[in-house]
Amino acid sequence: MAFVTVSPGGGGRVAEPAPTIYDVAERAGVSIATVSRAINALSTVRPATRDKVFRAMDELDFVPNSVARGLSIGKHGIIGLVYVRSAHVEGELMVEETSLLYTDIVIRGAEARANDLGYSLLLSSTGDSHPSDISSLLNLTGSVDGLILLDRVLNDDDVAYLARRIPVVLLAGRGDSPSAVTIRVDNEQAMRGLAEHLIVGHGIVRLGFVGGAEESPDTKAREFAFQEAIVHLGGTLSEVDIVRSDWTTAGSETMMAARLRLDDELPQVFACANDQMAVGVIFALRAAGLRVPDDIAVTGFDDITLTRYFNPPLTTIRQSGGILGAVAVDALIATLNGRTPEQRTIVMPTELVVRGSCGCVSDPEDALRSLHSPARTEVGV
Amino acid sequence: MAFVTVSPGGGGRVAEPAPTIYDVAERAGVSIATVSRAINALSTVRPATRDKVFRAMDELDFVPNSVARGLSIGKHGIIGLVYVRSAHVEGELMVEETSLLYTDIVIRGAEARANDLGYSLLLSSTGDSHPSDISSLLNLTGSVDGLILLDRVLNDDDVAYLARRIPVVLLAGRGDSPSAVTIRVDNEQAMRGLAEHLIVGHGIVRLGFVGGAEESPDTKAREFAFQEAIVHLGGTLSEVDIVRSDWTTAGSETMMAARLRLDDELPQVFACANDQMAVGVIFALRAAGLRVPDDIAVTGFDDITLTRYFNPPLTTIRQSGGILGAVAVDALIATLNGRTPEQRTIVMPTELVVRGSCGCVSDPEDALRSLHSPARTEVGV
DNA sequence: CGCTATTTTGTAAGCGGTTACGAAAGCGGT
DNA sequence: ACCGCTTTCGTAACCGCTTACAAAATAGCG
Repeated sequence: MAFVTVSPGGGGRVAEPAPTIYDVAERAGVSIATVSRAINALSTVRPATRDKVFRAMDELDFVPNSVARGLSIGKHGIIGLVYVRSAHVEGELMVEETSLLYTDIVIRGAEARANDLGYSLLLSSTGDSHPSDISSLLNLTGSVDGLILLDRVLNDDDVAYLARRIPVVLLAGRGDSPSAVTIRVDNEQAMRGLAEHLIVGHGIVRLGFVGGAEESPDTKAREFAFQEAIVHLGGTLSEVDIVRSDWTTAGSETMMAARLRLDDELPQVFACANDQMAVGVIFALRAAGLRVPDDIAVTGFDDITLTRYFNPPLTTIRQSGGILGAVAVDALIATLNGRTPEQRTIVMPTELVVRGSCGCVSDPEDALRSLHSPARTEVGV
Repeated sequence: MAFVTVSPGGGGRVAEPAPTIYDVAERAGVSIATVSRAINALSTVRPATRDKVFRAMDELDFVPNSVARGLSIGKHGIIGLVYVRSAHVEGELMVEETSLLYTDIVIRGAEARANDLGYSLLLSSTGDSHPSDISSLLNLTGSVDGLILLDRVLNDDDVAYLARRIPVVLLAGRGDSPSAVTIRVDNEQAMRGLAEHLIVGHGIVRLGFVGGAEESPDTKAREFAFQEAIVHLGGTLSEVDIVRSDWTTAGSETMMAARLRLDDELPQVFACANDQMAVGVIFALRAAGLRVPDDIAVTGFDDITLTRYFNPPLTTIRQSGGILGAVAVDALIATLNGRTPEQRTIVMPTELVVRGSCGCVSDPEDALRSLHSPARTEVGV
């Protein structure tokens, strides 16, 4: 990275040392204990001295050092959020994934909520290559009050180990972890509803599925639930129609192209485990001369904003990543405050939103209209 | 938020107190100073005692407390990234923006780079409502080694004030801040190149512009540069064709609809300050019965992955948010190490990528093909 | 005004590390 | 075995703040 060239030597203005509580105490003519009490409005401080302290404080532009405070009281007001950053192969080399993903929404939601509650979010990512690097997580235990683990960051044993050290909340995990509270979305309800819509509503019998990163609990859960619902409803999902991708548009486009090269008969629909992949799938299908949804339907998952504007508008399953993140923060902070969440695993609802890509709304005019009227939704059984 | 119901009372397993350096010292039969030295491989420690220490360490599952270490040496290995989270008005009420935005890419790039360099990223957002809340930022100074400020977080004076306390890097700022290093993208080159392509290449004479959040330096810079390039090339950009939106698809759709209600003649193109807005604009245009690009062209900015797959594929300006974030981290860390970046403001290049929405590639087959061959690009003058 | 009961404030010991300084141990050479 | 030098290790102070405990100041009351 040659963008930042630096000149050595300690040029530049040195940051002047921040005033400490000692400076304030001296200037106000009181002891540091009194200053501390004044700041925290804890013990009673006589109004007169409190004023002296405050005056000294803003004469010095004093701002208390939160780390020192954290060390002393054992709380830092910081919660850590750990995710795995995916990379995908492009040509010869690994390329860090740079497209916008659902993870980002979750992070944003978590951050906003944490912020509102007076906490900060410390981000930490694990490379795709070495997922279970627990030692690096242990390093965080000193600086954060609790940890939110996204998706498949750690295996059960490691989670258990970690949870003995520090409160942990699992996000989008497999669910039902014995050692930590889990927040996840209702993949079962979602896929069941979707399968029903496709099989009962559209009369489709042969279905396909496109999954995200293979180790992801969400991928597994969605595939499994879909499969189950399908057999229950009398449809089929054959192995050749289960395509495994990596959550990205480019990835699923490639994978779908590979699937198309096989000469097995195609299913009537491909349900994708997220919206970005659905887009890639649609493109691969089109490139092969198929029309969506006329020849084959495609559905997504997440309901990210942009795919609503797609052509055809994407039929998908809405979940709110922002809320998911916020709830995780809530659960974690509740735990920090000694109140344990009542359920060990919290399941967030989803909502099927039917648009054009499954064949429901084929008229473009309609599609346009459906954007502005409340989405036509069906809640799973 | 009723999702997390908690039961009071201190149930749940209490996290066992983490072992400290004292525990290790005792178990190894040495002093804490020796343990510390062994850990940091600083002063020479005799191999035999080093082994004793290490053995004690992993018998106890000891992991050094980074906060205590930070307090002692005055470095924390954490850099703060501050952004403003936008909200937009929807019906009656403010709604937290939940669509994926360029900011997310920047954050992810910064985090990845920081992580690679052994740092963590502390996220902190400022509500849209009170942008310049410097006191909350000052609170961070104790816990982070440096700060990256995104976009329009602070005004010049506050930045100067903050920079006296702690190293600061500005991202996508106005540029040329006297008090901090600035990393920004070359909006001038980008808009100049775009204007040239539209005016010279397409023979367009009447142009329009759709901006993001009004206070954003990026919005201002892009509008100004576009304007300037246009007059220089003999085109026109009238006030009525400058639409001010909020970076979001929904927002720009609304704003464009409002513009369409005016009966002023429309320009031949709307250049948007980001891709998401371009999508909204295209929809508003279509809803009014106009065809894009045949009746009117639309272009974006950023080149986010998804709009490549749009119909028509979006002509846009590529910039890499990930690299931007990474460079900011590099610059900040360089500063922390006493090496000052040579330039006070680092300008990242952009690249015009021509696709269908400006009318260059109208054949859908071509569009498809252009996805897979290297994008046809033009670098601005 | 003197004496206790109550507030308000100061002193000092942590929180978990790092590090300057000096003491102890190890070394080679006689 | 002893000396002087180097290496290794321990003692204690410090980073900036909180807080238990005790001392000082104030208030209340006869």
